[in-house]
Amino acid sequence: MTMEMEVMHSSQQDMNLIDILWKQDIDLGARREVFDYNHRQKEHELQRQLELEEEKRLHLLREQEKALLAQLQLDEETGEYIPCPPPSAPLQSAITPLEVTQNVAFTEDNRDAMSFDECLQLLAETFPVEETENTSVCLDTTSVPMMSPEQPALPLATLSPGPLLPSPSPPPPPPPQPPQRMSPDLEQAWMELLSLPELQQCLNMQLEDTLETTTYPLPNSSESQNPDYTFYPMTGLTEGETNNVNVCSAEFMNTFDGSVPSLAPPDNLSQMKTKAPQLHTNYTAESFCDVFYPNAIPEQSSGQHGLEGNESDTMSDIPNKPPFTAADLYSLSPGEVSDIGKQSRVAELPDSDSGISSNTSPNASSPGKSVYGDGSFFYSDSDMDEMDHNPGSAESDYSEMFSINFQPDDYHLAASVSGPAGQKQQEKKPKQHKSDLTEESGHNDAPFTKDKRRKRSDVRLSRDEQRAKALKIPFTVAMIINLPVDDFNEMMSKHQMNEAQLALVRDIRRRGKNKVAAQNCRKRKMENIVGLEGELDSLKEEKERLLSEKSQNTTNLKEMKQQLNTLYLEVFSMLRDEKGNSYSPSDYSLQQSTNGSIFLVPRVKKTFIKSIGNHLPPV
DNA sequence: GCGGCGTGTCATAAT
DNA sequence: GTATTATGACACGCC
Repeated sequence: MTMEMEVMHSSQQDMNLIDILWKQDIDLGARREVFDYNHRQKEHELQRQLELEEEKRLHLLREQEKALLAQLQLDEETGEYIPCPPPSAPLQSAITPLEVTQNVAFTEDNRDAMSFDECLQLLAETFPVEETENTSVCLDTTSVPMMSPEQPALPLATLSPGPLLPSPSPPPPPPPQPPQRMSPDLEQAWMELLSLPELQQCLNMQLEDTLETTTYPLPNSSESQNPDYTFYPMTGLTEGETNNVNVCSAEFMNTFDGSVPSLAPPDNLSQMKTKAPQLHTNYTAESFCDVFYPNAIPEQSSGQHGLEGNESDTMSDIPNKPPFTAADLYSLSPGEVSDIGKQSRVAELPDSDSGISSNTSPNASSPGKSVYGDGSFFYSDSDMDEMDHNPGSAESDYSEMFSINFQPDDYHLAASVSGPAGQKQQEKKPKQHKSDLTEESGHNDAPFTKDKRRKRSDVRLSRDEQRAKALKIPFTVAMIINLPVDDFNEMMSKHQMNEAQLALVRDIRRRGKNKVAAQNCRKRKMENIVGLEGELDSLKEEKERLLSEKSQNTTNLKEMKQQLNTLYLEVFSMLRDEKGNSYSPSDYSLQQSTNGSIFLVPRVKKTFIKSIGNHLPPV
């Protein structure tokens, strides 16, 4: 009792002090509740209660995912998990569910899904303090249809606990909003989120986990039509490992570009803008994913845990992540929203439930390219090379695919520098994203900016990088290209690589060097052009100068001739013969001999006089 | 739709 | 003979 009294006494003193402080701060906008311990305690209890409920939901979803996984069977040939098909189910049957999913995502769930504001309000009520800030951002992401298969977790558990399985439950897409609503502030918020080093690491890890293969499934194979899982083999995944974060981040990265712009309510932009730095500091990748995909981790842990060795996931895995379909991804890609037909086609060829980024969506001026590239995405490296050697066939598509699936701008920096330096550069990636996306968002009416060209170059470079990652080349592309031949050979000798890897490394080095050579060549060509233009100008100037000099010389020559003629006549007029008569200029002329002597020569007798010239009298 | 421009890539010759 | 470099030509994307 004594202690309680002391506590109460001290609490009373605290409250008095708080009152004083509050009165001092009231003009600063501080509410009285801020200093109210009881109020905060209630909030804390409410928060804990809600957290417990959330955990229960997560547990339930884990169970659902396990049940879903149980319906999958491992394809020993491809190492992929595919849904247990009905005995007579044709290949196309594997595609159909995705289409259904896509349709559902665009129709039915739109009606039942929480609106963005509702979600935001719910989260704001649920997590009144810091979580509210973070989850508000999360809601932004979860409300994005392109987000990830885990997105529907929250609304799935809270709003539509009905038929969850086996039919894939599409995400509860928020009401489609025009891309114009995307603002630079929102992009900045996303950039802040993306600046999380853990996310960058996740992005790298997803690439490092790609399966080492020399051949890819056939492009038309439905099992391999999910290019995303070609590079998400989930090798060595164990439950709870960072690959959960990996997948999460990858999908997050993919959703970032395209999905966000169209969904961010302007109302929340300011909030996101101000909260983003907090996210940056408070959230690790795991917690980040936990918040963004409440049931994502369990799903990835249990659902894809068994996908070890899969070099490409299959359509069958799509139902595992029903809310996240390629159609969803494309649905919000700027400029592609209206092209539902192509989206459907993409859904048939699941581009990637993690790979498509809006970064390339606007860049993918030709969505058909992406669709077309789906096939090439699964070509073996040799096939890729063949395509490379067949310009116009599938090369560009192939590169486009890589650009779609692998944030080339980011990875370019990551791969160009290895080690901690590379990590540092990775941390800078969001800035590049930010600038790019800011520019893109700032030019919604003109989605194509000059950065696109730079992006294309990044895409191309990224292609080799991705191929290197796909074949698990233990070097960075920058190293492969830039190392001196001796160091390069030494490096190669230190690693045992198969033929495909060696060929790829050689090709990468050749292409990289040739690219630099081409750039230098063009640079030299331009310099030559500039130099020649300068030389042309100087030659023109010299020509003008010479013409002027010629004109001046001509004038001078005329003057000299005039003077000479005058002098000639003057001298001639002074000449007299023996009789004192003057010589006529028409009959005589003055000529100078080689020894300087001047002779008077009769014009008519010129030839004759020449013969007797020496006998003529000197003048 | 067409043309210009920038870029990557390939083929080939030169080094 | 091989690797590298230089360059013309082509394809592609973007404007």
